[in-house]
Amino acid sequence: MDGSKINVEAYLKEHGIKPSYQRIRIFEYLIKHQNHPNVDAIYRELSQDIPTLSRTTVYNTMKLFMEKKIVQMITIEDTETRFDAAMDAHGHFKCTVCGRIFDVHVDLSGMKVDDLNEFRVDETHLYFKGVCDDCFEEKNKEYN
Amino acid sequence: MDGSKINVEAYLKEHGIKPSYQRIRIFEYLIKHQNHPNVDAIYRELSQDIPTLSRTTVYNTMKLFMEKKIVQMITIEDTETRFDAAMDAHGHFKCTVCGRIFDVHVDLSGMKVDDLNEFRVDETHLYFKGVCDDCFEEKNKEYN
DNA sequence: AATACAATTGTAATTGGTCCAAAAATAAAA
DNA sequence: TTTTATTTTTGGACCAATTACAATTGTATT
Repeated sequence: MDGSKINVEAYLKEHGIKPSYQRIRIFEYLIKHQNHPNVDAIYRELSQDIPTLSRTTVYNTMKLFMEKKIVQMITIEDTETRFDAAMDAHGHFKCTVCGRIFDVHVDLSGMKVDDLNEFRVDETHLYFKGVCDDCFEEKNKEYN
Repeated sequence: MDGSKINVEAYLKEHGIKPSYQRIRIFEYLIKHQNHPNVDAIYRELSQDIPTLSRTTVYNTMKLFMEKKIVQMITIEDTETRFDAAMDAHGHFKCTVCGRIFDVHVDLSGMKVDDLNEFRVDETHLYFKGVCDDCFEEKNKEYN
Protein backbone atom coordinates (compact mmCIF):
# COMPACT_ATOMS: atom_id res chain seq x y z
CA MET A 1 0.00 0.00 0.00
CA ASP A 2 1.95 3.02 -1.09
CA GLY A 3 -1.16 5.11 -1.49
CA SER A 4 0.17 6.89 -4.56
CA LYS A 5 -3.24 6.74 -6.16
CA ILE A 6 -4.86 3.38 -6.00
CA ASN A 7 -8.51 2.63 -6.19
CA VAL A 8 -9.44 2.07 -2.59
CA GLU A 9 -12.78 0.55 -3.42
CA ALA A 10 -11.21 -2.09 -5.63
CA TYR A 11 -8.45 -2.66 -3.12
CA LEU A 12 -10.91 -3.39 -0.35
CA LYS A 13 -12.89 -5.75 -2.56
CA GLU A 14 -9.74 -7.62 -3.51
CA HIS A 15 -9.21 -8.29 0.16
CA GLY A 16 -12.72 -9.52 0.80
CA ILE A 17 -14.03 -6.32 2.34
CA LYS A 18 -17.31 -4.87 1.24
CA PRO A 19 -16.43 -1.26 0.45
CA SER A 20 -18.92 0.74 2.44
CA TYR A 21 -18.65 4.50 2.49
CA GLN A 22 -17.17 4.58 5.98
CA ARG A 23 -14.64 1.87 5.24
CA ILE A 24 -13.48 3.65 2.13
CA ARG A 25 -13.07 6.93 3.93
CA ILE A 26 -11.24 5.32 6.82
CA PHE A 27 -8.83 3.51 4.59
CA GLU A 28 -8.26 6.62 2.52
CA TYR A 29 -7.41 8.42 5.70
CA LEU A 30 -4.88 5.77 6.61
CA ILE A 31 -2.98 5.89 3.34
CA LYS A 32 -3.10 9.67 3.08
CA HIS A 33 -1.85 10.32 6.59
CA GLN A 34 1.18 8.24 7.36
CA ASN A 35 1.14 9.44 10.94
CA HIS A 36 0.18 6.05 12.38
CA PRO A 37 -3.02 7.32 13.93
CA ASN A 38 -4.97 5.85 16.76
CA VAL A 39 -8.72 5.30 16.61
CA ASP A 40 -9.48 8.65 18.13
CA ALA A 41 -7.41 10.57 15.62
CA ILE A 42 -9.20 8.86 12.76
CA TYR A 43 -12.54 9.52 14.39
CA ARG A 44 -11.89 13.18 15.15
CA GLU A 45 -10.70 13.91 11.64
CA LEU A 46 -13.37 12.05 9.72
CA SER A 47 -16.31 12.95 11.92
CA GLN A 48 -15.96 16.55 10.76
CA ASP A 49 -16.87 15.32 7.32
CA ILE A 50 -19.14 12.46 8.35
CA PRO A 51 -20.98 13.90 11.35
CA THR A 52 -22.86 10.69 12.08
CA LEU A 53 -19.70 8.61 12.23
CA SER A 54 -19.45 6.47 15.31
CA ARG A 55 -16.34 5.57 17.22
CA THR A 56 -17.56 2.00 17.28
CA THR A 57 -17.51 1.96 13.50
CA VAL A 58 -13.88 2.98 13.50
CA TYR A 59 -13.09 0.25 16.01
CA ASN A 60 -15.04 -2.34 14.03
CA THR A 61 -13.39 -1.27 10.82
CA MET A 62 -9.88 -1.43 12.19
CA LYS A 63 -10.60 -4.89 13.52
CA LEU A 64 -11.86 -5.98 10.13
CA PHE A 65 -8.89 -4.43 8.33
CA MET A 66 -6.55 -6.32 10.61
CA GLU A 67 -8.31 -9.61 10.03
CA LYS A 68 -8.09 -9.05 6.32
CA LYS A 69 -4.48 -8.05 6.73
CA ILE A 70 -4.58 -4.65 5.10
CA VAL A 71 -3.53 -2.79 8.23
CA GLN A 72 -1.30 -3.72 11.10
CA MET A 73 -1.55 -2.70 14.70
CA ILE A 74 1.33 -0.83 16.29
CA THR A 75 1.62 -1.43 20.03
CA ILE A 76 4.73 0.37 21.17
CA GLU A 77 3.19 1.91 24.25
CA ASP A 78 0.68 0.29 26.52
CA THR A 79 -1.36 3.48 26.39
CA GLU A 80 -1.80 3.90 22.66
CA THR A 81 -2.84 1.55 19.91
CA ARG A 82 -1.95 2.88 16.51
CA PHE A 83 -2.39 1.61 12.97
CA ASP A 84 -0.38 1.41 9.81
CA ALA A 85 -1.69 0.72 6.31
CA ALA A 86 1.74 -0.36 5.13
CA MET A 87 1.98 -4.13 5.19
CA ASP A 88 5.49 -4.64 3.86
CA ALA A 89 8.07 -5.73 6.39
CA HIS A 90 9.27 -2.63 8.15
CA GLY A 91 9.94 -1.39 11.63
CA HIS A 92 8.97 1.66 13.59
CA PHE A 93 10.81 4.23 15.58
CA LYS A 94 9.07 6.15 18.32
CA CYS A 95 10.53 9.39 19.57
CA THR A 96 9.96 9.52 23.28
CA VAL A 97 10.18 13.31 23.25
CA CYS A 98 7.78 14.43 20.52
CA GLY A 99 5.87 11.15 20.42
CA ARG A 100 6.01 10.80 16.66
CA ILE A 101 6.35 7.41 15.05
CA PHE A 102 8.54 6.96 11.99
CA ASP A 103 8.70 4.09 9.55
CA VAL A 104 12.03 2.35 9.49
CA HIS A 105 13.18 0.32 6.54
CA VAL A 106 14.77 -2.77 7.87
CA ASP A 107 16.26 -5.89 6.42
CA LEU A 108 15.63 -8.78 8.74
CA SER A 109 16.83 -11.42 6.32
CA GLY A 110 20.19 -11.61 8.06
CA MET A 111 18.58 -12.23 11.38
CA LYS A 112 19.54 -15.47 13.07
CA VAL A 113 16.80 -16.82 15.30
CA ASP A 114 17.38 -20.42 16.20
CA ASP A 115 14.70 -20.49 18.85
CA LEU A 116 12.00 -19.87 16.31
CA ASN A 117 12.13 -23.39 14.94
CA GLU A 118 9.62 -24.52 17.52
CA PHE A 119 7.10 -21.95 16.32
CA ARG A 120 5.03 -21.20 13.29
CA VAL A 121 5.61 -17.48 12.87
CA ASP A 122 2.83 -15.42 11.35
CA GLU A 123 3.94 -11.90 12.18
CA THR A 124 7.21 -10.16 12.92
CA HIS A 125 7.34 -6.81 14.64
CA LEU A 126 10.34 -4.63 15.26
CA TYR A 127 10.42 -1.26 16.87
CA PHE A 128 12.82 1.18 18.44
CA LYS A 129 12.53 3.91 21.00
CA GLY A 130 14.72 6.92 21.38
CA VAL A 131 15.04 10.54 20.35
CA CYS A 132 14.60 11.84 16.82
CA ASP A 133 16.92 14.33 15.19
CA ASP A 134 14.58 17.28 15.55
CA CYS A 135 14.15 16.75 19.25
CA PHE A 136 17.79 15.99 19.77
CA GLU A 137 18.92 19.26 18.22
CA GLU A 138 16.23 21.15 20.04
CA LYS A 139 17.55 19.73 23.28
CA ASN A 140 21.14 20.68 22.49
CA LYS A 141 20.20 24.27 21.77
CA GLU A 142 19.19 24.78 25.37
CA TYR A 143 22.66 24.06 26.62
CA ASN A 144 24.59 26.23 24.15
CA MET B 1 19.05 -10.94 35.47
CA ASP B 2 19.17 -14.69 35.30
CA GLY B 3 17.63 -15.08 38.72
CA SER B 4 19.78 -18.09 39.55
CA LYS B 5 20.31 -16.86 43.07
CA ILE B 6 21.21 -13.24 43.35
CA ASN B 7 20.67 -10.99 46.28
CA VAL B 8 17.63 -9.03 45.26
CA GLU B 9 18.07 -6.45 47.95
CA ALA B 10 21.59 -5.63 46.82
CA TYR B 11 20.53 -5.70 43.20
CA LEU B 12 17.83 -3.12 43.78
CA LYS B 13 20.19 -0.88 45.69
CA GLU B 14 22.75 -1.08 42.91
CA HIS B 15 20.13 0.30 40.61
CA GLY B 16 19.14 3.17 42.86
CA ILE B 17 16.00 1.56 44.25
CA LYS B 18 15.30 1.57 47.94
CA PRO B 19 14.60 -2.09 48.67
CA SER B 20 11.29 -2.00 50.48
CA TYR B 21 9.60 -5.25 51.40
CA GLN B 22 7.05 -4.96 48.60
CA ARG B 23 9.64 -4.11 45.98
CA ILE B 24 11.79 -7.05 46.97
CA ARG B 25 8.88 -9.45 46.84
CA ILE B 26 7.69 -8.13 43.51
CA PHE B 27 11.11 -8.39 41.94
CA GLU B 28 11.60 -11.87 43.37
CA TYR B 29 8.33 -12.85 41.78
CA LEU B 30 9.50 -11.54 38.44
CA ILE B 31 12.73 -13.49 38.37
CA LYS B 32 11.19 -16.65 39.75
CA HIS B 33 8.30 -16.77 37.31
CA GLN B 34 9.46 -16.23 33.77
CA ASN B 35 5.87 -16.17 32.57
CA HIS B 36 5.95 -12.47 31.66
CA PRO B 37 3.15 -11.58 34.04
CA ASN B 38 0.88 -8.58 33.95
CA VAL B 39 0.17 -6.42 36.97
CA ASP B 40 -2.84 -8.41 37.99
CA ALA B 41 -1.00 -11.72 37.98
CA ILE B 42 1.67 -10.29 40.23
CA TYR B 43 -0.95 -8.79 42.49
CA ARG B 44 -3.08 -11.93 42.77
CA GLU B 45 -0.12 -14.12 43.59
CA LEU B 46 1.59 -11.88 46.11
CA SER B 47 -1.51 -10.61 47.86
CA GLN B 48 -2.07 -14.10 49.21
CA ASP B 49 1.12 -13.65 51.13
CA ILE B 50 0.92 -9.91 51.67
CA PRO B 51 -2.77 -9.35 52.31
CA THR B 52 -2.46 -5.59 52.54
CA LEU B 53 -0.75 -5.31 49.17
CA SER B 54 -2.31 -2.76 46.91
CA ARG B 55 -2.61 -2.89 43.17
CA THR B 56 -1.40 0.68 43.04
CA THR B 57 1.83 -0.41 44.69
CA VAL B 58 2.39 -2.95 41.97
CA TYR B 59 1.74 -0.31 39.33
CA ASN B 60 4.06 2.17 41.05
CA THR B 61 6.74 -0.45 41.45
CA MET B 62 6.66 -1.56 37.84
CA LYS B 63 6.92 2.04 36.75
CA LEU B 64 9.91 2.54 39.00
CA PHE B 65 11.56 -0.66 37.83
CA MET B 66 11.17 0.47 34.25
CA GLU B 67 12.67 3.88 34.95
CA LYS B 68 15.61 2.22 36.63
CA LYS B 69 15.82 -0.19 33.74
CA ILE B 70 15.61 -3.45 35.61
CA VAL B 71 12.44 -4.59 33.91
CA GLN B 72 11.09 -4.02 30.45
CA MET B 73 7.54 -3.69 29.33
CA ILE B 74 6.16 -6.11 26.78
CA THR B 75 3.40 -4.63 24.65
CA ILE B 76 2.51 -7.22 22.09
CA GLU B 77 -1.23 -6.88 22.44
CA ASP B 78 -3.12 -3.68 22.99
CA THR B 79 -5.07 -5.41 25.74
CA GLU B 80 -2.28 -6.67 27.95
CA THR B 81 0.81 -5.08 29.37
CA ARG B 82 3.33 -7.60 30.60
CA PHE B 83 6.75 -7.40 32.16
CA ASP B 84 10.10 -9.10 31.86
CA ALA B 85 12.97 -8.92 34.32
CA ALA B 86 15.44 -10.00 31.67
CA MET B 87 17.19 -6.98 30.26
CA ASP B 88 19.56 -8.58 27.80
CA ALA B 89 18.71 -8.16 24.13
CA HIS B 90 16.12 -10.77 23.29
CA GLY B 91 12.83 -11.07 21.53
CA HIS B 92 9.48 -12.57 22.37
CA PHE B 93 7.13 -14.96 20.71
CA LYS B 94 3.45 -14.89 21.53
CA CYS B 95 1.31 -17.90 20.71
CA THR B 96 -2.03 -16.60 19.53
CA VAL B 97 -3.72 -19.86 20.53
CA CYS B 98 -2.65 -20.48 24.13
CA GLY B 99 -1.56 -16.90 24.76
CA ARG B 100 1.78 -17.83 26.26
CA ILE B 101 4.81 -15.66 25.67
CA PHE B 102 8.21 -17.25 25.09
CA ASP B 103 11.62 -15.68 25.20
CA VAL B 104 13.44 -15.82 21.91
CA HIS B 105 17.14 -15.61 21.75
CA VAL B 106 17.98 -13.38 18.84
CA ASP B 107 21.07 -11.93 17.28
CA LEU B 108 20.32 -8.54 15.82
CA SER B 109 23.93 -7.67 15.12
CA GLY B 110 23.52 -8.55 11.45
CA MET B 111 20.59 -6.25 11.11
CA LYS B 112 20.96 -3.51 8.54
CA VAL B 113 18.97 -0.42 9.41
CA ASP B 114 20.07 2.58 7.40
CA ASP B 115 17.14 4.74 8.43
CA LEU B 116 18.21 4.68 12.04
CA ASN B 117 21.02 7.13 11.46
CA GLU B 118 18.68 10.02 12.04
CA PHE B 119 17.76 8.71 15.47
CA ARG B 120 19.36 8.13 18.82
CA VAL B 121 18.13 4.65 19.66
CA ASP B 122 17.65 3.78 23.32
CA GLU B 123 15.63 0.60 23.08
CA THR B 124 15.10 -2.15 20.54
CA HIS B 125 12.13 -4.46 20.67
CA LEU B 126 11.42 -7.48 18.56
CA TYR B 127 8.51 -9.82 18.79
CA PHE B 128 6.73 -12.48 16.82
CA LYS B 129 3.24 -13.83 16.73
CA GLY B 130 2.14 -17.25 15.63
CA VAL B 131 1.40 -20.71 16.92
CA CYS B 132 3.62 -22.66 19.29
CA ASP B 133 4.46 -26.31 18.85
CA ASP B 134 2.13 -27.55 21.55
CA CYS B 135 -0.86 -25.78 20.07
CA PHE B 136 0.11 -26.68 16.54
CA GLU B 137 0.15 -30.40 17.30
CA GLU B 138 -3.01 -30.11 19.30
CA LYS B 139 -4.68 -28.56 16.31
CA ASN B 140 -3.50 -31.27 13.96
CA LYS B 141 -4.87 -34.02 16.17
CA GLU B 142 -8.40 -32.82 15.59
CA TYR B 143 -8.17 -33.42 11.88
CA ASN B 144 -6.59 -36.88 11.97
C1' DA C 1 11.20 11.24 70.98
C1' DA C 2 10.10 14.69 67.40
C1' DT C 3 10.27 15.85 62.77
C1' DA C 4 10.70 15.11 57.98
C1' DC C 5 10.43 12.30 54.09
C1' DA C 6 9.24 8.29 51.37
C1' DA C 7 6.36 4.34 50.42
C1' DT C 8 1.99 2.10 50.68
C1' DT C 9 -2.82 1.83 50.66
C1' DG C 10 -7.66 2.13 49.08
C1' DT C 11 -11.07 4.61 46.92
C1' DA C 12 -12.59 7.47 43.27
C1' DA C 13 -12.07 8.99 38.71
C1' DT C 14 -10.55 8.45 34.10
C1' DT C 15 -9.72 6.13 29.92
C1' DG C 16 -9.82 3.11 25.93
C1' DG C 17 -12.35 -0.19 24.35
C1' DT C 18 -16.36 -3.65 23.92
C1' DC C 19 -21.31 -5.06 23.99
C1' DC C 20 -25.60 -4.76 22.34
C1' DA C 21 -29.91 -3.64 20.49
C1' DA C 22 -32.15 -0.38 17.44
C1' DA C 23 -31.90 2.11 13.05
C1' DA C 24 -30.19 2.59 8.46
C1' DA C 25 -28.39 0.87 4.33
C1' DT C 26 -27.72 -2.65 1.02
C1' DA C 27 -28.67 -6.92 -1.38
C1' DA C 28 -31.77 -10.66 -2.72
C1' DA C 29 -36.20 -12.59 -3.70
C1' DA C 30 -40.81 -12.21 -5.14
C1' DT D 1 -40.61 -2.25 -7.68
C1' DT D 2 -42.23 -3.80 -3.26
C1' DT D 3 -41.11 -7.19 0.30
C1' DT D 4 -37.85 -9.70 2.88
C1' DA D 5 -33.40 -10.86 4.48
C1' DT D 6 -28.72 -9.57 5.52
C1' DT D 7 -25.13 -6.47 6.63
C1' DT D 8 -23.43 -2.21 8.47
C1' DT D 9 -23.68 1.64 11.31
C1' DT D 10 -24.87 4.01 15.34
C1' DG D 11 -24.84 5.53 20.20
C1' DG D 12 -25.41 4.56 24.82
C1' DA D 13 -24.45 1.40 28.48
C1' DC D 14 -20.98 -1.19 30.19
C1' DC D 15 -16.33 -3.05 31.52
C1' DA D 16 -11.52 -3.54 32.78
C1' DA D 17 -7.02 -1.46 33.18
C1' DT D 18 -4.75 2.31 34.83
C1' DT D 19 -4.06 6.73 37.21
C1' DA D 20 -4.91 10.41 40.72
C1' DC D 21 -5.03 11.51 45.17
C1' DA D 22 -5.39 12.00 49.99
C1' DA D 23 -4.82 9.44 54.15
C1' DT D 24 -1.99 6.27 56.51
C1' DT D 25 1.98 3.79 57.56
C1' DG D 26 6.84 3.07 57.61
C1' DT D 27 11.63 4.66 57.60
C1' DA D 28 15.40 7.75 58.23
C1' DT D 29 17.38 12.01 60.53
C1' DT D 30 18.34 15.16 64.18
